Amino acid sequence: MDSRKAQTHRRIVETAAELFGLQSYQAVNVNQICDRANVNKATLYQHFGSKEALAVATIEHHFERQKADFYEAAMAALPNPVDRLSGIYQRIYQQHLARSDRGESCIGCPFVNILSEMAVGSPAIRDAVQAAFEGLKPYYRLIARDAKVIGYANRELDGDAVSSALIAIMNGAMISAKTENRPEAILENLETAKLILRG
Amino acid sequence: MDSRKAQTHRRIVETAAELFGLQSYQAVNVNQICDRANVNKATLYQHFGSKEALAVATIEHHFERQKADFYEAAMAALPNPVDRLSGIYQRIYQQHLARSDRGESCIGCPFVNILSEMAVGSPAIRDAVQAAFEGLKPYYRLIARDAKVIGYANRELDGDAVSSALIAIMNGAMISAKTENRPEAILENLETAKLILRG
Amino acid sequence: MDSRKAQTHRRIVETAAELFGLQSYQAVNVNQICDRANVNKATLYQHFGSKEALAVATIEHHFERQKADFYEAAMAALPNPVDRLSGIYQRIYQQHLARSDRGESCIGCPFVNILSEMAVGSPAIRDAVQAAFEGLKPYYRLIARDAKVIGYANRELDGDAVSSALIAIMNGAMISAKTENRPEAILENLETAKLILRG
Amino acid sequence: MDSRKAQTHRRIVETAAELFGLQSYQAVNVNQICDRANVNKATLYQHFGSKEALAVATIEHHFERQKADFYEAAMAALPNPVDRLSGIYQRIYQQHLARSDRGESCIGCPFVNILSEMAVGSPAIRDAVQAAFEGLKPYYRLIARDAKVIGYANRELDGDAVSSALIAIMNGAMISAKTENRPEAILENLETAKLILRG
DNA sequence: AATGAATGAGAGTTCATTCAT
DNA sequence: GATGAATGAACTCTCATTCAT
Repeated sequence: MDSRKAQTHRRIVETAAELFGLQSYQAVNVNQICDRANVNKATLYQHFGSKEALAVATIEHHFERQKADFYEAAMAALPNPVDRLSGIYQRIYQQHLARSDRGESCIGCPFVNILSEMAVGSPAIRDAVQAAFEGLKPYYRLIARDAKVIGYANRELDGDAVSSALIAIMNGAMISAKTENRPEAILENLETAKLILRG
Repeated sequence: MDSRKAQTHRRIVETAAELFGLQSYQAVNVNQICDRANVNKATLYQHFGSKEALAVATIEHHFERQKADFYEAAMAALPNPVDRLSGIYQRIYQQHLARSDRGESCIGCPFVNILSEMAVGSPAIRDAVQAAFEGLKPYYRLIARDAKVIGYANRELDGDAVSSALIAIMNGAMISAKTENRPEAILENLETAKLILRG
Repeated sequence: MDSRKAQTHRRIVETAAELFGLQSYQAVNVNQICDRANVNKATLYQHFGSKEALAVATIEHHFERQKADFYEAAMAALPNPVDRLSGIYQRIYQQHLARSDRGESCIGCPFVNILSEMAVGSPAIRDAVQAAFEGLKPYYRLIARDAKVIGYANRELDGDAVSSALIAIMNGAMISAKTENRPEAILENLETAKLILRG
Repeated sequence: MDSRKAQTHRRIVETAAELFGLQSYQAVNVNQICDRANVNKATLYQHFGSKEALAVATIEHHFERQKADFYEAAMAALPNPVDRLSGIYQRIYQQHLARSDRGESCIGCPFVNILSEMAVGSPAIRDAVQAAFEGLKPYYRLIARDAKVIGYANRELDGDAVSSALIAIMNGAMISAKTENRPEAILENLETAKLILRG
């Protein structure tokens, strides 16, 4: 059961995550977050200390959400590794599609967005994004292992290399979708992901 | 022969391109650009009208530079399409390595950086990045065609799909390099690019 | 009892009203107002949102002051309508005279000043001035009614027409005073005001 | 016959006069004037030395135009002094009406506008306006003299006082028209002018 | 604990004016 | 002599952050 303090904390993080996604870290100001989250500015600063720290919290929040909504969900739905890979792409695509249907433009990957913007200026943010990607790799590593087991992969795969490559192509896919403002671009890169998996 | 005006113009664009790369669009202010380029702020605004317009000019500048230094250079150096693909990756890697040796951290792709930061807020910037990617695709399309000719590709390739996929993996590679602050990550994704080429 | 916020608010409005009067709306910058009022610029903008909004507030401030110091005071001092009209002119003249004695030049009517400068560019300012003039007309209307009652006016007067005419001649008087840098010009136009009242 | 230089001079003054009227002295910038008048900025500065000097020239220009188009025209049209007074008001009203029909808002009197805005900051501008008003008074003085001659005025009029009063009510009329964005307000104050004339 | 009010520093942009060719 | 290019100073407004209650 959430305490009132924890609720406020969550509300701030969720609001910030949403706003950073809709625009960008630097384009969103602390007032907007406070207004939308219905918290006083000083309260926000008591919870997070700085805007940068809040950004780190949003990265962790996105990580937890992506893990649950995309990765765990896809793993739980089907046993076949290729289906699982496909399931991850489908779920991310569906989320982008829903936003697109609401008239919003394609915002891409929250990790890539804040990394591109802030990595050089803020090591803390870079580290948080790196940790998030590391935290997603185990799913790809599992998929790679199973791809060999069922004979989809032609040869023994290097788990590190494959999971890194799959993270890369997923990020590339999100960039394409954002560039062209076209969620379908995500799905189109599933083919490359499968090539990687086949080895 | 460059007129004085053209020289000033170039100096502003090059300085802005460099600074936006070292930090980010929003983190760099117009004063910094003026100081470094040795131009008066009003002069900058007579040349570009707005910071956003200057950003668009830097995107076009990066495009011209990348085309010449990476793509045209790689195409001119060797005839084999796989070597050419490899040449592109090598050249981009070398540039990142040089910066790394100078103690700078890995800044990734200028197109991806500004796109991630500004695509939603500035359609003009998004369009400029999209145009840049489109302008690079012909090189990949040519490589794909030749890959079939020499028998590297297993089957007839869809030029559009392949070039899009190769742009995606290049962007993903740059993201990885930036995330891990490790230029080598670029080269590691050349393997995926080759998989795409093989089909 | 004024809260601290209300005090700050008042200090800003009074300072701005004074400075706008001494120079003009556009000639005074927000920094000058802040310096003189001893307020931070961000504080000013939290209170008023824009320089234009502050200008509107100064117009309302002048209205309240004029109502109290000139119109209510003149009405309270004497019952005879002609004396009251005269009292209004006298009070306004005295104020200008005091400034003149302090070596300041004749600044005219704050409503006319900002209207002349900003009416076309800022409907909000024009509306505020119009409202101020409307708010002063009831005094003239009352004077006109009583002028008939005591037999000063030759005939039944149209309250709207007379009050409008009295506003016009007062404004004309202020223009003359400012043009010639001579407060006496205000008093000289009292004669015309009386003609209007006589009908 | 106008030399090319004199033509340029005229074009600049007329353009500036128009733009200052449409907005205000400070709201119009030198670039706008140059663009609209099709002259180079340095050329403008060779002709006038400063924006303020140009403003003085526009005041003189307005004076010449008003004298010819309103005052001389009204005097030439009819011999009766009351008709002449009426003719002046009618002509000014018609000009405002024409602008109103073109969808422009009521800009008031150019002398009053720039005086209200700049009198305190620029003695040169104040002097130019004062001179303009002085230059118009002879017409009113003539009308006042004739009003006595034909028996319209009840008594011998003080030419100075009457002409000053007529200038004042004309200015007051223009202020009303601008405040209410209603050209008719000009005509409504003709009644007061007649009262002044009757004495 | 919570908040309304305040703040120093700095953002992008524009100005009237002058230089250099 | 005419003009395209440049400039220093100043503009309104906003930021992340902290104080005082």
